[in-house]
Amino acid sequence: MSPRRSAAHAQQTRHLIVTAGVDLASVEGLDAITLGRLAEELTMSKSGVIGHFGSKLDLQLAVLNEAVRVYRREVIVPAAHAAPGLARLRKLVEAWISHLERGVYPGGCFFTQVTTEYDDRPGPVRDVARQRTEEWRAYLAEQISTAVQDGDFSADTDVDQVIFEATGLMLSLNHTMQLDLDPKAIQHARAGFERLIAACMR
Amino acid sequence: MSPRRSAAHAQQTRHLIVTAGVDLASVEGLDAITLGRLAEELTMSKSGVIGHFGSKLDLQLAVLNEAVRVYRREVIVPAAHAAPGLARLRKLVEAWISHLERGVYPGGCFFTQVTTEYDDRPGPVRDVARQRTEEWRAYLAEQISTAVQDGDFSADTDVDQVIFEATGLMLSLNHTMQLDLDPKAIQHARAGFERLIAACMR
DNA sequence: CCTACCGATCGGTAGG
DNA sequence: CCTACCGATCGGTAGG
Repeated sequence: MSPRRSAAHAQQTRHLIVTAGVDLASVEGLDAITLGRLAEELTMSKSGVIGHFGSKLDLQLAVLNEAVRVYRREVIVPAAHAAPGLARLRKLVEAWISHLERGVYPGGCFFTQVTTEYDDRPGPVRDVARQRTEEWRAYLAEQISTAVQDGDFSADTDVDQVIFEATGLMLSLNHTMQLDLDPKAIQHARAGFERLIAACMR
Repeated sequence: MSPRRSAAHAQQTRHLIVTAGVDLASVEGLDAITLGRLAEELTMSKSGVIGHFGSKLDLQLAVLNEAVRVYRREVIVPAAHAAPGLARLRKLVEAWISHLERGVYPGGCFFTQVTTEYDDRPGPVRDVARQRTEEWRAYLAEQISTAVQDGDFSADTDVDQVIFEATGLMLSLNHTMQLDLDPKAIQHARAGFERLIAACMR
């Protein structure tokens, strides 16, 4: 039980808490995270949970940051080997659809859940969620702009329009899957992206 | 203070509670509705609030039903005078965009908020929200099918694909407005619908 | 990491 | 519609 091992163990415990928080928040929202529920799930005390963070807000922010880390690993990284521009855009779309299909977050798209929950609640959670969303949009914009520069997309492509519609296809897929509204949702999403990309190419 | 007047007054109070609940739920979700908050806002006692409903669940369902009534008044009715088919579809889209612009619900699209909140929580709230969503989709499907029968839309129009993409445009508009991501969101939504409808016409 | 505890708030009830 | 109350749970702290 050297100090080094204790510190490592503490960090491991912290990671267990944060990971459980991501799963819980993706299903019921960041507000549904309570010290008591996490403590019970991890068979530890409430003070053992909160001790790693200081306050519930800091716990919520740690959960949000962990969700971002998962998103990078599951959506950004798998597409990173593709060349910037149209190729990477296609890979990002596929990785995004795949992360929903694979149930990376048990409650569907984590950021839809949290941004919908906090879009009208000013504070650090809203600020961070909004900032991460902007970064994702900027990353998509980069790929689209590069596709225009490469001549893959038409020179008069409206980048913001493409982002708006692509976001809609992602939101609709999550919404339709979460509510079990249409078993063909995945096909509709793919068809929508194909049409959107095809429209940019001519 | 005849019984008749008392009953009318009670109904009026009940309506005040439910209306306050719709506003609160559109912003913070149906779960954020608490007897204490509504009681304080309406300067009455908690028991005075719950007395009209019996349980919090019944209050939540009453709030959800009132939100549906508002939706009918603000989106369905304004488009009902248009002929079924393409004309009514256009009016529904305009009325939907308009209800967001006018801030009919202070927290944006009420049903996005509640379906996102409850899509993973089995129970009456999820069931009712899902059922109302299905009804809305069926109503859209009617207009699209009629447009096909009228010859306004191509015979090979995929009705479910159109609903999927139209839902995406609505979700994206709400999302983008709620997070102040792009001041041109309304234009993007209109352009998206124009493109979607144009694609069905040829 | 724990136990033991704090004040606040939750949904709901009793009795009027 | 009210006051007065119930047990449960909330976030958080003290002290170890």
